Amino acid sequence: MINSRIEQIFNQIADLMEILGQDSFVVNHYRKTARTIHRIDADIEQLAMFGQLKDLNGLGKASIEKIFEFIDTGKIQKHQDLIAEIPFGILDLLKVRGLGPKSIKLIYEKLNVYNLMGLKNAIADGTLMRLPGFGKTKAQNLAKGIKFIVATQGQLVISKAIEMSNYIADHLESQTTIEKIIPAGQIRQGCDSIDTVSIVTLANQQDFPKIIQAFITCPGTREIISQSPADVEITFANENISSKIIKAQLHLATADNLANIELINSSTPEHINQLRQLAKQNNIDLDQNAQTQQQIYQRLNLPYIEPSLRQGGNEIELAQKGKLPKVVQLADIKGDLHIHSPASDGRTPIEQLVETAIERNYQYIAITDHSHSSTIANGLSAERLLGNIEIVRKLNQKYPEIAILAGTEVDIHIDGRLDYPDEILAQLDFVVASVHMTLDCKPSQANKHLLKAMENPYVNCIGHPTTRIIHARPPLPLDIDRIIKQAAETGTALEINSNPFRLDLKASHGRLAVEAGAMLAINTDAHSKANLHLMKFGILTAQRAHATSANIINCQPLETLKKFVQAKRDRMI
DNA sequence: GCCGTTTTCGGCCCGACTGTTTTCAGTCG
Repeated sequence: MINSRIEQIFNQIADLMEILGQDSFVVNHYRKTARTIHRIDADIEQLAMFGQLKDLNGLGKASIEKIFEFIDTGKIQKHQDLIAEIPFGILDLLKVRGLGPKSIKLIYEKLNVYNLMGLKNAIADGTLMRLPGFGKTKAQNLAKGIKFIVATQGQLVISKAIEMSNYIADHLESQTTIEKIIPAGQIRQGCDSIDTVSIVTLANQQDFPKIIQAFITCPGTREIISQSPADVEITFANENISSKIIKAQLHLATADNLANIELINSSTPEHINQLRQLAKQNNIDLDQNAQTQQQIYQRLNLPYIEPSLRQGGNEIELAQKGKLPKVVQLADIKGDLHIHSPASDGRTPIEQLVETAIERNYQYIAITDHSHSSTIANGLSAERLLGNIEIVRKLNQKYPEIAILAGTEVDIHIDGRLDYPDEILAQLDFVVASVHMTLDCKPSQANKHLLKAMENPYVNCIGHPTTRIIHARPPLPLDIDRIIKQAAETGTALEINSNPFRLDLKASHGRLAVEAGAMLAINTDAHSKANLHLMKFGILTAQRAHATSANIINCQPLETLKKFVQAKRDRMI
């Protein structure tokens, strides 16, 4: 779906026009159009094909033309023209947290600051603070923002990395004869942040030069970092997937050495080093060709270790002791406990969400719309929530094959108070509680409100506990051990949010939770039926956390889930 | 740039909250 890219371009047109001081009503219009596109549940390309774009309120002739222009050419000329009109570094400034178009216009015009380096200097020499609206605190926050961006340069979230990988794979397939293309590396390991896209191909040796040629001439290739007869590394970018430049590797295998090449390129170097040491101790040649990866582990007297576990930690030691966890699989998931409907900011009608869940063989789902403090997400008042509970109860009669649970994603206020009174929460089947506001707070405060929320007998799960957005927003400064302890003691699940931009809890925190005996929930936080399929990313994170299905509340049958909810109420009321 | 007409151009602006600054930019989903 190209929806999100078009939405992004319209927003960027608005930002750039604002920086250039153009008509604010037109600027506003582009933002409004971006929001309209955001709310579309269908593939915008399909709508365009069937002439249905004009039916959307707010999309006029000029916007529709631009959408068609993008479908035809992959870009929008007005957007290109605006980018050409300003220094390129301005686009980086737009990514700095706490810095918007108005401020950028000001620092560009008054200080001639047009990139991250310029801003950094203006902060350091104090000139920034002489501008109206810029104090010491703001300067410090901006400095932090710059640091964060620099630290995450050249890194993609896994879904974007997969798009890059698929793009390159499609190109290779169209240009050459390849038997098999296998995404490897950090994607295969399920990392949440990826700096190198790694592809393994199976082909005949005589086709290698042609495949390498196709790889290094793939549209988007920037530079060749290294090249040998069977391995190439390049830098690569594709503006329509991400504005970032990343590394991409190609590893060519024949049928003889495929398993070995796959293994080496789907593990951390630390894991491979540990395997090499073990091989050396036992006088085994790790690089001797094998039929399968299983066979390589077998030679070392080890059970098969999945790529998601090959992190270079203690997985080999666990494997030797026969204590390798039987990590959770997608098929173990019995339901999704964090889903938004159009009652708040979801895009897919409840019935279609239910039908998609049935297609996924789920036994239950929870409809968890925002509470009223999330005004921008059209959060539900207590009255509207009660109405929605009724709707959900009735829907259960229509769909006897699945249990539709009435829930909420209730906001946690800065003092730990929840957005609904207990009498309302008591009527729900499942309650997710999440922080959405006051994200820049002190460590003591961040901990306190989560700890207090977990004390509430009706709160069953903490949604996206650290609130991080990968590469865009740092996590809350939590004492994660204390949070996990509280979760275990109160019978509250901690969410692994499957959205690839969140993956929150992250794997290392998830592993701490598993070790402490806290329950996890792998949810999608879906805002559309398509989002229900993000579950696979949460699964990868849970695998990296060494979680088994026993650690995951939504891998349990409905009766166990109900007992989990009831047990907390019995204990704490 | 779109809407809704006074059918040729005027009016439009997600909204509550925060933090920094002293009136408004940035943030949240």
